[in-house]
Amino acid sequence: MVKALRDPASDRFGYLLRRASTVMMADLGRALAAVTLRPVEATILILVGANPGCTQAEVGRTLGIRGANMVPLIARLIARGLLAKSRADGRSHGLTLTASGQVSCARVDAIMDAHEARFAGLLAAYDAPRLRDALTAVAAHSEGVTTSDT
Amino acid sequence: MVKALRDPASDRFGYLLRRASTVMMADLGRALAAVTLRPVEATILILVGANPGCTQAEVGRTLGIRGANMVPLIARLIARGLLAKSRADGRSHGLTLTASGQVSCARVDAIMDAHEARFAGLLAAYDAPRLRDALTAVAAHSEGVTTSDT
DNA sequence: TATTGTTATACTCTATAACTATA
DNA sequence: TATAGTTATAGAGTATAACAATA
Repeated sequence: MVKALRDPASDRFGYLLRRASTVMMADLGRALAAVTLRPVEATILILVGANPGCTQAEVGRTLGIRGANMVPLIARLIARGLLAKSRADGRSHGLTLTASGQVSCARVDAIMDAHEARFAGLLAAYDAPRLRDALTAVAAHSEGVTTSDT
Repeated sequence: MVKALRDPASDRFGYLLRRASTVMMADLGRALAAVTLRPVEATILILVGANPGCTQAEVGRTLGIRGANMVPLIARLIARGLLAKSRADGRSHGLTLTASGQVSCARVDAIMDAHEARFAGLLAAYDAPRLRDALTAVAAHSEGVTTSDT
């Protein structure tokens, strides 16, 4: 028999955000297993696809990933033949999707559409557009609240 | 000069959830540094405070933390004198807050209130109760979507 | 046979520090 | 001096496998 505890944290907005995020990321992770990509890798493909020639530093800034952590991420996508680097600047490289990368990118896009659709039903009852606005506001609040970063 | 990339992921609900969650968890983490506790540890204190005598397996199930990962978590809180174990079952132990743990728990509660208040302004414009309901629905959706767990 | 608690382990994610080359 | 890319490394968080004691 499983006893259910009283959970005061379930009233907390931050806690709910984290739990909801975990559930959706887990679902996306399972869906992306079909193309052997993790959520971060899939997001990078989408981003490079939408911004051909962008640098890996730009990708990192957009997704909130440090330069040091971008290195193995990009290296792996290049090793798998999905991404290509071309000298841009002497110190920076322009990133583009390979032909194979474009195929993967299209598949990722379809997988993400299906993923979002699985949750759309839940959100329809709660004014999805306003929900999106609220989350965007919270996500954008980082600068205002952050004290450690420079 | 910083170039801004077009970010198709910013339209995705799951992506927004993850970013918003990261922002709030970072803020909570900074706030909890005042009591030298991480968000997980603080949540465990709150949970044990609300459910005196509960077992560590029950805490783990409630918070979605595996038994193997609960061990060092609980051990650390006991080592710091915030939590106490008392034999309950022969194989399970009842968890309770120590006097010191109760003090920390009260401080954690105040810190979390202030943390939520910092974001309340953003959420007030978006019907906070409905937002809470929507996130609860998504978080509770885990069973319906999950295929790997048993 | 199932559950609690535990040990050991491994992988991912994220973070800092320090370095090279270039602007 | 600042930025791009890199290397090495360390700390969380989370996952599995396997085990002992108990129900």
